[in-house]
Amino acid sequence: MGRAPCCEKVGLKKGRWTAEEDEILTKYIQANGEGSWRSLPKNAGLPRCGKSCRLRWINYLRADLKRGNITVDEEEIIIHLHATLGNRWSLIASHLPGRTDNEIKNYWNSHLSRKIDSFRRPSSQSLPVIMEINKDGIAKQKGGRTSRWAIKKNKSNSTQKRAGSCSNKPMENVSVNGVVPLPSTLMLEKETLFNTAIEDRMALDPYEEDKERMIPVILSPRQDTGEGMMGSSEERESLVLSSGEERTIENSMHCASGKVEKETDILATFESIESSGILCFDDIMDNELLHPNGDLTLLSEWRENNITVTVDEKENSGNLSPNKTAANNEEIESGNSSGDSGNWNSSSSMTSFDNYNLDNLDWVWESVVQGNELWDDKGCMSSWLWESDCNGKGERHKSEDRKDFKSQNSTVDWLFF
DNA sequence: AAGACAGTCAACCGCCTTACC
DNA sequence: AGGTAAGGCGGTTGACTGTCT
Repeated sequence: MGRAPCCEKVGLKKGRWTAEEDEILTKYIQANGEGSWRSLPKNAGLPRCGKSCRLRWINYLRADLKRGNITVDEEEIIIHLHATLGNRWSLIASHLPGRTDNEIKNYWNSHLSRKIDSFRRPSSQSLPVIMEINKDGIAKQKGGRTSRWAIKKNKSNSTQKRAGSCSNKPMENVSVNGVVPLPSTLMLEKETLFNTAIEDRMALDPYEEDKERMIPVILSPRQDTGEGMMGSSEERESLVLSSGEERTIENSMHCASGKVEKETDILATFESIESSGILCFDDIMDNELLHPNGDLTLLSEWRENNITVTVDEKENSGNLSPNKTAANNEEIESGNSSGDSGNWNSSSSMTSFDNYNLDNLDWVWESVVQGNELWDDKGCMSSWLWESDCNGKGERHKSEDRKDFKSQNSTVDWLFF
């Protein structure tokens, strides 16, 4: 038993709006104002559903709509807001005056998600790419059409500059076709992002010593048991590392499911685990932080307490692991790393929550990337975001491998936030 | 030249929330 | 408090159309 339809569907016109309909709707709203969408079609003499009228007005006819292409600045904002808010398009749109949620949603799905996915996936993990290499060694796009904004751009006299944005054309070295779209839902997105991140991390690390430091990380207990974080002795089961070393979970992973899982699935490097605690992926995505003493801290509280996420470039291997800030280094060194309300930080090389005012989303983007320019001087997303196995000239330099690895992981870290 | 392919985006659909009675 | 209407939101669809073979 579903909801009653918003209006009588019989005899109503569907599909594209004509100029005449637009004019009728515009004139009616100008005369009578917005609202009463259900009665509007009847009053205005439009054979349309009220919802359709509302949508047409909001997304297309409103006078305060910003015409023209999404600018580079707007694109940055969208990327960042989406990283924080997910697919809450209306919320994102509210930070972009003149832009509609539909517009942003479409832009994301057709432009940005591909970008994000492209640099999220290492070249070695790319899905089949429907790109062909011509005789000159240049990748050719198999099909597709020029975007409408590109057409509009040519047609219009808009003075709005899209300074060098490459959002509408395939990026160099990036697969355009054959890229899996982002999942629709947040949960799926989380899952895919995480799985991909793990795959990336495993695939990217070229160093055996790093592999040897890998140990399992176990999923949050809240998923299956709903119980609190582990802490009781019976929950502290031991596990055997790849290296043969045995560790108790309490010494390694604090987001355990209460049971030791197979030494598979989720990996983190040992360095991060030897620090005072670990951020569970699930916890991060649920806006909670897991303290080593087993306490969960809501991200909101965490912000309120002015807790800082700082950069640990030295130790950074791209892990989502909390280290202490400099203020708490002494405690770490002295082994007193639990039971306090000290600061947490991510060992991401680029995540600095100092620079995020999550309440009003006042981003300081430059600080987010910290030395890694996200946009190059042409307005294109910089290659470090997606290039992992070559220097951009088709060569691979051993000395740059680790840097590439870090960059990839940094990107993954950024995506998590 | 025609058909296939693939990207874009306007519009629709259904669910959820809020307001009102 | 409960029911209904209206608005809002996010996911999905499909028409349109450029490019390629």
